Amino acid sequence: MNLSMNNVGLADAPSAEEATRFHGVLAKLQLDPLTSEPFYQQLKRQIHNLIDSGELAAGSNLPSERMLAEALNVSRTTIKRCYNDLREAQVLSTHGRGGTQIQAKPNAGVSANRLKGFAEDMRERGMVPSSQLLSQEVVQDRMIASIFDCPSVNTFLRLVRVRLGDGIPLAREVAWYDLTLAPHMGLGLHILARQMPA
Amino acid sequence: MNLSMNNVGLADAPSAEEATRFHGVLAKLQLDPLTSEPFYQQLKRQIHNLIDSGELAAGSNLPSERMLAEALNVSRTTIKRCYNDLREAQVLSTHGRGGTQIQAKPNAGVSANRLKGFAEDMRERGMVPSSQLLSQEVVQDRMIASIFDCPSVNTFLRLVRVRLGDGIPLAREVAWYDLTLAPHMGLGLHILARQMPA
DNA sequence: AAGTGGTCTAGACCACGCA
DNA sequence: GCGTGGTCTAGACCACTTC
Repeated sequence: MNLSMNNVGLADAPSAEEATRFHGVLAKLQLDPLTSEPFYQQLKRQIHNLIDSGELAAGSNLPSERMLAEALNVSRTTIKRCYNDLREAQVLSTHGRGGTQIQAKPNAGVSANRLKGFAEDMRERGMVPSSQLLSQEVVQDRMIASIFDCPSVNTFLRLVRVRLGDGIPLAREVAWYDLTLAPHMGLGLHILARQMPA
Repeated sequence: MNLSMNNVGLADAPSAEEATRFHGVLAKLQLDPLTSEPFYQQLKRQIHNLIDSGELAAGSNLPSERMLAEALNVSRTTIKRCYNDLREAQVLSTHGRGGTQIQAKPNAGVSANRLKGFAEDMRERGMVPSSQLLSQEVVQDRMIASIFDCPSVNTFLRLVRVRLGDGIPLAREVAWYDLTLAPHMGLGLHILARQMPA
C-alpha cells in the first residue's frame, strides 16, 4: 500500500506550538455530548456568537480544520461541516494555506446583512425563518415606476409579508417587483392588474 | 463485533425490484469522472435540470440515498451531499421512511417562493443577487406596532432597499424590524430613535 | 419492523496558495 | 514544499416515519 503521504504520526507537535495562538478561541469552544443539538450546530452557534460579540475579530484566523478537530476530539468532517456552513453564509473565508479567516465584521449591522436574505440571516443565527404572506396584488404605480426608472405603464407585483424567526414576528416587509423585468415572479398568480390609488 | 444491522450483503435484491421503479431516473443520471466538476455538483445540476424540464414531476420520489449511491457506484456521502444541498434549497423534501421527494414545481410562482429570501430565489435561478440600501432609520410607529401586536413604545428599524438580480433592479422593499425582539439588527447603527410622522 | 435520512468517524488523495 | 481546504470513501449508530 502506497501510503506515501500525510505526516500523521508526527505526534502532537503542531498542537504544542499552535495551541497558544488559538488558546483564546479553543477555550471558548465546547461541545456538549448530552444535548440533542448536533456538534456542528453547536459549533456554528458558538463561533457566530463569538464573532457577534467581537471576541473573534474580523480578519483573524480560526484554527485549521484538522487542528480544531483534534483539539475538540471530533473528526475533521464535523469541523468541516460547521466551517462549510459558515463559509457558505460568507461568515468565513478560505485563503489557501492561510487557512480559514473571519470575514464578517464583529457587529456588522443591517447594512452588511442586507446583502443576505432574511431567511439566510436567520438560519445563521440558528433560528428557523418563516414567512407569512399578508397580501399580493398586481398594480400599476407611477411613483414606484419612477423609482425603478422605467415606463410608468409597467406593472408591479406588490407583496406584504411578515417575516418570522422561530415563529416570532420580527419584520414586516412591503416589496414591489417589476413584472416586466422579473416575469417569473408573477407565475401562478391570477390577479388582474388594477390602478393603484395615489 | 456486533454488526447487527443493515442487510448489506443481501446481494442485489433491492436493486432488482426497485431499479424498475427508478429506471427512468437512473438512466438519466450519469457521472463523468474525467471532468473537474465534483460528483455531487454534477448530480445537483442534472437533477435540477430534470425537474425544470418536467421529467421529474413534483411529488414524485427520488431513489433513496443508499440505493442511488449503489446504482452510481459512489458512496452514500456523495449522494447525501447532493440531496442535502437540494433540500436546503427546498427543491427536495424528506419524508421519514417515505424517502426523498421532489418539492418544487417546475416554475413555481411567487406564492411559494416567498418562503425563501430574495437572494436565495435569485441564486436558484442562476442570477447574482445584490442589494442597495436606500435608507435606514430607527423609528417609533404606532401603526407598525399594532401590526406586530406589541407595545407602541417599541422601536423599529425601518429599511428601504432595492433588490437587484444581475445588477438589474427587480424589487423595492420597505421593511420594519422589531428591535425589541431582534436587537442584533440594530447593531452598528448610531441613529437615534425619532418619532414617525403619522 | 423495516427503511429512511441525520450524524459522525477515520481515513485517503488532490489542487492550490502561502511561506 | 508544506499545510490548507475540497472531495470522496466505507463504514457505523440513531431517531423517526411510514409501511
